[in-house]
Amino acid sequence: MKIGELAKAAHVEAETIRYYERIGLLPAPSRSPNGYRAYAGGHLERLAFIRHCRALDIALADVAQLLRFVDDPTTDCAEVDALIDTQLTRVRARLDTLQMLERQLVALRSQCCAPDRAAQCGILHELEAPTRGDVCVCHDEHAQ
Amino acid sequence: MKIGELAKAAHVEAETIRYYERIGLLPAPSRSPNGYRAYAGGHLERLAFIRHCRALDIALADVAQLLRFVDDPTTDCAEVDALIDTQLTRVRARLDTLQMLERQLVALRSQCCAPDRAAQCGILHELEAPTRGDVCVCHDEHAQ
DNA sequence: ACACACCCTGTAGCCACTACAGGGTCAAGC
DNA sequence: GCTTGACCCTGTAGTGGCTACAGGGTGTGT
Repeated sequence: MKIGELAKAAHVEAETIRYYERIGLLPAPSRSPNGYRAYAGGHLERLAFIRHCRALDIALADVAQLLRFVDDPTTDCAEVDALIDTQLTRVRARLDTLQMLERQLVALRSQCCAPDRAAQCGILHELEAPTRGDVCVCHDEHAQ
Repeated sequence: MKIGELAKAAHVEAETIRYYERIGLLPAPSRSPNGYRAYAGGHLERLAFIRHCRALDIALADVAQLLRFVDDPTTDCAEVDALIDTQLTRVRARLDTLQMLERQLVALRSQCCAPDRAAQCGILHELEAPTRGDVCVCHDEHAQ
């Protein structure tokens, strides 16, 4: 399998595959006489695993950790569990932040009283608010 | 005002201020005889505006655009409105993705049947699933 | 013989910072 | 007067996870 074929099979860019090889996540394949990378089935498996983790937004360093568990199945699986838990915590924290953000943006958008001059624009006015020490749409709900 | 004082007033690192100056977001201040940056009130205002936008996760390029509107108040304010709308759309898209992600991670975590060997770990098994072409916890709800 | 798609390596760019290294300046305390 | 420590300066490199070249080579079809 050439790199382009592997790329298509795994729905990844060929350059991403070379990148994974460079950082040691994907083992270097053997080469055809012409110097082209020649991949075997194991590479597709491993690449699919990596992409699956990435779809879950798991960092490449953590993916590397998971791959070590896969490679050495005698390891304690509690670490895998902990890694997923950490990831879940991270995702939930980000969710909270984004939900706050959404509320703030909605509030901000409602400020535009539709004049056509930026000078009177409620949004810019609101964005400038903290500047003048005023109470502002965002900052009263901005916990963090 | 020295850079450290401005940094404290705006709750920013001094290095971030120098960075904003380097990329042209914050005008270069005058200098004291010893070469230290000497900031005036206007700088604090502008920096607060920037940080306020960043708290809303608005990209620096968009912040620069907003600052141009502030600097030239005769501009049409509809562009400001559009920028906030785009931002809101982006945030909502990210929210959707993250909510999907959370569900997937919760499903994944429930797979660990608590043996102590990675070889039997339900999580690793599940992460390997797409590899074997099996149906997997994630991919049936994984729209995109 | 040529076009075109693919492959190779190596390097630089993206974003928004952050973290040095290696120096200079200043005020307080001994 | 000398040291200590906090601050300031510039310039460069690193982060993550790719992406995008530049400048070459290879393979296939017409």
